[in-house]
Amino acid sequence: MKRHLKKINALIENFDVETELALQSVSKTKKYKKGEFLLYQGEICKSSFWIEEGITRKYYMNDKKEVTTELLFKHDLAVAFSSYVSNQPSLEFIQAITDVTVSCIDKNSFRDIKENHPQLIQLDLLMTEYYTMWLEKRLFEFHTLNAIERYKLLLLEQPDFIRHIPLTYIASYLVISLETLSRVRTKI
Amino acid sequence: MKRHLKKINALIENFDVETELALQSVSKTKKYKKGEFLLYQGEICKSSFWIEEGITRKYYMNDKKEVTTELLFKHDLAVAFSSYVSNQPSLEFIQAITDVTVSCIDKNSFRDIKENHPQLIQLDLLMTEYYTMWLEKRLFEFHTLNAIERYKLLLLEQPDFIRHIPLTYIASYLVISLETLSRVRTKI
DNA sequence: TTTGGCATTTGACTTAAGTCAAATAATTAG
DNA sequence: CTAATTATTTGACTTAAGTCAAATGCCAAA
Repeated sequence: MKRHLKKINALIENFDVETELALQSVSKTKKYKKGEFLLYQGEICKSSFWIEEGITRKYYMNDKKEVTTELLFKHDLAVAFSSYVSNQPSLEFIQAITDVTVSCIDKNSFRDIKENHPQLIQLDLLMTEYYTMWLEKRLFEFHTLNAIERYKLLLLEQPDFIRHIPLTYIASYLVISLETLSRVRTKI
Repeated sequence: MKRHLKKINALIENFDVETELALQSVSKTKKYKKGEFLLYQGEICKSSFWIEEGITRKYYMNDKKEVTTELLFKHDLAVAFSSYVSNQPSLEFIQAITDVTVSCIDKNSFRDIKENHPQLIQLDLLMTEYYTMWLEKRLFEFHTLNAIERYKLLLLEQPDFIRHIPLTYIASYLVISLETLSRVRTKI
């Protein structure tokens, strides 16, 4: 997966000037305060958000409880994928958990400029592939690791998460209760 | 997601003759007996399998237990996605659970013919998007539904699964023990 | 520096689902 | 058709993680 990320970065760095400009022409910088929403549940996701600064999360409500599906940092792309692709209302919220600056890329405009910029078609496919592999990995981990192991793996692979994100969100990302997370942390 | 499947079918039905021929030129029909493997864990997945007839499953081993990740029927595409995309050894087996006929599409050849057949680029993206949405849905269901609810949903959405697939595989697809599945079934 | 509001931890108890073992039922091969 | 396998069910017990409630710690604003 690291290899795949490198491919994506290489592609972006080698963008033609016109591709770069086209992309800028459909992006606009937006800022959100901590706690504000980039996308609400029920809304159709009509743009993707390239994080320039800060942290966001995707989550949905189950009963009264939140499940955090993704935590996104600088240079990650925040999208409610299924909603974006299928034009259906999103099950997920996208929320700023710190003050955030994003490049907001309009979906339809992006589709249009892809026509004349094959590198963007490439980018689209590579990013979708990356997200898909990440989903496969996440699903795999839920089915092979228990609470302690999932937390340990997170510590190992995403040490910045624990440094910058409140435990409530960490717990809901690992899909364990806050109390269990607290107990897990004493056992590491 | 149904809408997306229709898009895929529409695209395939409207393939240019040359695209159709190019695709055939990189495909070859293969047959597998019940129980045989289309792909072994540890192998790199270098082709995708379009199911023409029969049923296959993808699964991996966890401790001594199998987790079935996908059940594939006629006109589904069987691929070990992460392995296929990243050229890494597959964690998953792909196995025929009935006698099976597939169109085996060589990955590198497919990549090559995409160059001259934009419809195949389209197809590639659409199918990846579909699989990604399916993964999101599956992950969502594991985190919001308990064993009974997951089984009921399967009955509703995939009644053919229960008709054609041994309960061992159904259980391992729902990621519950065979005993729990048996108990769930008395409670429907 | 105090207070009110979060964030985190700890304790006691519950529960969904797993495990292990044994009993039936259903297929398949001879 | 009958034996032998294989698939499914049932029972008794265990366990990981959840729930609810209370205690403690930690800031941040007045």
